[in-house]
Formats: sequence, C-alpha cells, structure tokens
Amino acid sequence: MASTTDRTKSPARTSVWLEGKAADRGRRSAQPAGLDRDKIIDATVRLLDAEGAARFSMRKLAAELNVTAMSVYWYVDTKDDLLELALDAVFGTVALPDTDAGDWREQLRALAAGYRALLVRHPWVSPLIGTYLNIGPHSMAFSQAAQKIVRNTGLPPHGQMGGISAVFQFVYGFGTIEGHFIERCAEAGLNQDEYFREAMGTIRERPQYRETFAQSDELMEARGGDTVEEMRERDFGFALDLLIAGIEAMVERSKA
Amino acid sequence: MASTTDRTKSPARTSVWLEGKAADRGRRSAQPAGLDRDKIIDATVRLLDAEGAARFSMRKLAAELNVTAMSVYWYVDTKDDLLELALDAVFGTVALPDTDAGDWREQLRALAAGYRALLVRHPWVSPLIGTYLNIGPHSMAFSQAAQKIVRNTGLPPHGQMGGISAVFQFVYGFGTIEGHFIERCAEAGLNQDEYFREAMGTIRERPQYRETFAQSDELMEARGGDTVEEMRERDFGFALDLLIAGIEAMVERSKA
DNA sequence: ACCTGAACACCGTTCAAGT
DNA sequence: ACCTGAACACCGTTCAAGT
Repeated sequence: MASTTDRTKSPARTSVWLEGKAADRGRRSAQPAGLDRDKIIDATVRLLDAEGAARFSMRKLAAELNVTAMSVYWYVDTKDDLLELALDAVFGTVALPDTDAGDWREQLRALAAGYRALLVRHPWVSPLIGTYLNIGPHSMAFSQAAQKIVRNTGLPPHGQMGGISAVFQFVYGFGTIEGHFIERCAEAGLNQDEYFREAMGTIRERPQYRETFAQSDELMEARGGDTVEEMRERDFGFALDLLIAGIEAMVERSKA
Repeated sequence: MASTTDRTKSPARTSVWLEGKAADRGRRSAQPAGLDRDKIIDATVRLLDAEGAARFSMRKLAAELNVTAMSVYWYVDTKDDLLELALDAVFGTVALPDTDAGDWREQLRALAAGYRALLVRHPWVSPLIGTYLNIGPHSMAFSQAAQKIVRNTGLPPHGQMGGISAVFQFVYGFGTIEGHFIERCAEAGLNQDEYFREAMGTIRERPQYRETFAQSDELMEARGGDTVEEMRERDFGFALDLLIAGIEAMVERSKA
C-alpha cells in the first residue's frame, strides 16, 4: 500500500540504502534528547508491533520518544526511509543456518521456519517486503543464505532462481496470511479457535455461501488437527514436503 | 498496511460482504448524479490502476465522478469497504478453467497464469488480498476453482490445503514482486530492462555489495534469457514445473 | 432518496528560528 | 549540531442541512 510520502517531489531515490541527506547522521550519542538512529528504529519496531502499521505515525513515534514531531527528521529523510530501516532491522533477527554443513533439506526447513516466524511476529513486515527493494545488509544476508541453500540442492543453475521463488514466495504468502489472521484475533480479543469458529459461523449463515461451504467442509474435516494452529502446522509441513519433493524431482530430471 | 480507517470506533465488522448500513443501496439508477455502486467501483479500479493505492483518496474519487466528496458515502460505508468491493470486482476478471474436463496440470497452469496476470495488471491488489477476508462472490469462485483443481490431482485430503498453499502462495508472491517492479519502471519512465540495468549498476557501485553480488552474477548468467521478461518467464515456468513435480511425488508417496 | 458544506481530528513534510 | 513551532497541503469521516 506504500506509505503516504507522495508529497515529496524529489528525484525519487528508491531506497534508504542508496543514501539521502540524513544518511550518516545520528550514529553518535550524548545529544540533547539522547536520540540516535538506532533508538528511533527500535521505537519504530516497537510501535509497529504494538499498534500495527495503520496506526503508526511520525507524530506518535515522536511522542513515544519524548520529542517533538520534527526531531526525527534530523535522522531520517522520510517516513518511507524509516520503515525501510525498520524492515531491515527485523530481518536481522532471523537466524541463518550454517550453509556449509549438513543436509540442504534441513537448512531449507530452518530458513523457511525463521522467515515464517518473522512474518508472524511482525505482521507489518509483509507489505513492506513487497514495497521496498530489500537491499539492506540484513535482507541481503538473508537472500544470500537462501541462494546458498538452493545451490546445495543440486538444482541446475537455470532452475535455481525458480527454486528459490517457489519456496520463499510460498512462505511469504503463508506467513502473510497467518500473521494477518493472528492480528485480527488480537484485535477482536479472541483466541484463534474462537475467532475461527465465529468467522465460520457468520459466513455460513449467509445463504449464498451455503453451497460453497459444503465443499470446503470435507476438506476441513480431512485436514485434521483439533486447533487452528495444528491445522496450520500440518498444512505448512505438507507444503514444505511437497516443495522439497519437487526440488528432488527436478534434480533427477536434470540428470536424465 | 491496511487503509486509514481507524477513526471509526464501530464494533468492527470485518467485511463488506457481512453487510453494513449502505449494503443494499445504489443498485438502481436515474439518480440526480447518475451514481450507483457499480459506477463507483469502476471508477475506483480505474483510479487505482492509473495512480496506485498510495495516491488514491475518497476526495479524488469523488472529483473523478463529478460529485462532492461525501456523496460516495451514500453507497459505501467506508473506504475499506470500497477497496474490498474493488478487490472482488477484479477477481471477477480472472478466467476460471473448466475443472470438470482435462488434465489437472493444464487447469493448474491456467489458473496460476490468470492469478499472476491479475496481480501484475493491478499491483494494488496484492496488499488488499493480505488485508481483507476475501469472501466476496468472485474471490470465493476463484478459491473454489483452486480447490477443485487440487482435488483433481489425487493428493490425499489432508494434503490438499497444503497443496493449494504451495501453488497459489507462490504465485501470489511472484506476482506481487513482478507487479511492483513493473510499477516502479513506469514511475521511473524506463522499460524493464533499462530499469534493471540501472538498479544493478547503482547497487553494484556500493563497495559493501561487491562481494555479495559476485555470487549472484553467476546465477544471473545461468538463468539465461536476454530480457528481464524472458528471465521471469523462465523462472516462473521452472517453479511451476517444480510444484507440479512435487504434487506428483506426494501423490505417489500417499499410495505407498 | 440522494447530495452538499462545513467542520473535526488527524496526517507527512517544509521552513525559519532557536539553543 | 540538534531540536522546536508554526504552517501547508493534504487525509477519512460525521453531521446537519438542503432538494
């Protein structure tokens, strides 16, 4: 949804990481308000986690930092730049597996799990990934790790990018929806199972959806698991197995 | 990123499709300004396509319709409701394959292609899919089609949801990034190859990325294709082949 | 039944001024 | 070098009023 920074008419730099005027500011400390870039980024992540992207504003951030709204602009050029910085910061919290030892399957599962956890822990991350270039140091390290793992699979070079896409775009989509669902539950003050039951009930009441849902019911039944979380683990696990089996099949095919 | 409708404190209905006070309004015509819900939705889609979600506002929409900002609120309760309606409307433009005849592989490829095209044609769609419940009639028809196709694969019931996830979350992620890239190109007034070369050049200049890119270069080389579009087709095609191979492998495994 | 105008409570950002 | 206050050009939405 991009953020609301269209009022700037400047030549359109595409990323914080490609420098702006505030680029090298705020690395020191002992300033009047004790502000620096890291503190600002920390507070940004905290606010985004607590209230969601829609409720985040530069003014609220400033209030959180006990500072006037405009002080922040000494350290970052725009709200978009700040969000890009926050995005890269949380990418730094994903543990990267050792890609020089062990089986690629385990490496892939580990990185997929870490990526999914990131998207669930910080639901505001997913739209930002789609919005920015993701060339910050931590995002890059993550991409590098993914590349190395896919290289370890034995996929032919021309298929490695497609392999990365298949796996990590899947995790992205899955984690996006999962994080969003959890967010909605929290807003409604219900746990995931309560919310699920309620949503299902409401939808089912509408006559136009009766028929549609008859089909889905079987499917729900078959998925098994007593809780929403169990169902999700099962689906995620099966999909990852499917992807790994797909990679193995393509590796075989390339040898033939 | 959700839209900015947090100022409403009402009990939080979660979707237009679960009714609001404006639910059954604007189905007629011959009104003073000739307005109705469909015209409003059409104009919304047009504006979103032309200017992007960030530049869309209720006030601009009203101007486009030659009407005062507030007239629109006779037909829709909130901006979020309107976006949800627009989302479902464009879902109606995806051609659904005949799921009762032919090979599931062709059906899957066709629906994946249609979904991808939707995300590329309307880059504003992807964040909205992550934001709303997607229970409008056209979204539901799409999901139903996906379900039927996955059923045709012969996957065991407990794996069908995971199979849908793997395929369509992949397409979602792929189409999101693709649409976003094309949008950026248009904004910069460059074609995709020009923009790609320029972005690569800029990033490569930064010393901290030199090493990182050495690795990627080989990969780029191997992907082949002379244009960005050719590379993308290759990656998308390979990933879909991988997913189909994965489904086939899981079907085999379930028979053992 | 439909549309308008004025107002409210917000935004991101600029700019000149303070210390 | 860092921070502030006031102002500008926007938002989504409410509400009372018009026709």
